[in-house]
Amino acid sequence: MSEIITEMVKEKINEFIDRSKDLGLKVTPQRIAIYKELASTDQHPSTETIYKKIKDYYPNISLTTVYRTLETFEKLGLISVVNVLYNAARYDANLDPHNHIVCTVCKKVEDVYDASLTTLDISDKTLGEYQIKGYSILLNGVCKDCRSN
Amino acid sequence: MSEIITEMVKEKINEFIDRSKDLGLKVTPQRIAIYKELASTDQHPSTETIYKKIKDYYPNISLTTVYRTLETFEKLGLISVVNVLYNAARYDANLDPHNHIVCTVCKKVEDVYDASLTTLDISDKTLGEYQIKGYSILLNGVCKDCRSN
DNA sequence: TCTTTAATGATAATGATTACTATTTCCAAA
DNA sequence: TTTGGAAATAGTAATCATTATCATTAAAGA
Repeated sequence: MSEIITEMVKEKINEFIDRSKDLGLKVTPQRIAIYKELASTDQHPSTETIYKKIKDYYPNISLTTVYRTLETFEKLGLISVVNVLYNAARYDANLDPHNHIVCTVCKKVEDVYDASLTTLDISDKTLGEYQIKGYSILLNGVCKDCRSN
Repeated sequence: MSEIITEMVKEKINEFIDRSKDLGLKVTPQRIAIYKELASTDQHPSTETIYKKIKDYYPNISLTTVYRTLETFEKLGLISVVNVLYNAARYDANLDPHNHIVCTVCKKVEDVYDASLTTLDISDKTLGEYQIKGYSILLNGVCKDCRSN
């Protein structure tokens, strides 16, 4: 189950350490482990998944720490969240072609009608081995209300 | 708090009833209420939000019913989920410009590198009153593994 | 080494969702 | 119309993801 730490990952970890120092973040073994696990995979893991991997060689790390740390990293731009709207399912009865814009602060979602964004053609190469059903574009920014507060 | 039910919404509800019958779904007052609430808003509400609205005039509706019903509607294509990956936060240490493809069955997420999708330019009109930070495209389909099972 | 401040671990609390089951209701067929 | 049975609902318990709290520990600069 142990992974090969490639040169590329080592390099990313070093960059991470440098950036942490610049940002005034303390460099702890937990943080290094968490970053390392995330930098070593392209699986876009959940918090739980990262926690379980680290547990193998760092058995007394706390799940809370992993949650807290990933959130910290994300806020500082050291990593990113794949799914900004992970909190609760959000539904839409509007089946017309359209996209969405989400406010990263209040999580409000608004419709975006822009024909140039609903008619992209996706190359077969891009799809790989997937049988495509569609795509959705999620713009993100800060809404007027959240900027004025 | 009561909403004006526009002609358009009435029409959508009628279509919904017809499609339900076609699909062999029983048409219950709960289902009509749930569909109506969703068709009456562009706020992309959560299950809880829909539940609370209906409670005002249908006090003994069950939250469970709202959860179950939205899921049913979604599976049959009567409505859609804005955020397919609503289950748990998923992280990425890869900050290079790229997009993602998600398998709608197993929720696996893979990277998509396609320059034509990372260099879209979004018109100011599209952004409305948002201060844009970026966008992400989520392709969706069924992966090879899930197709063969 | 010392100090102080941020980070961690353990646990409890909360929030979202799903599982379970007895009861009810839709609706097709008599 | 009534009725039988499958499907849907309500209510509750259980589970899963996440956040809050707080006492203890450890990083890193003086």
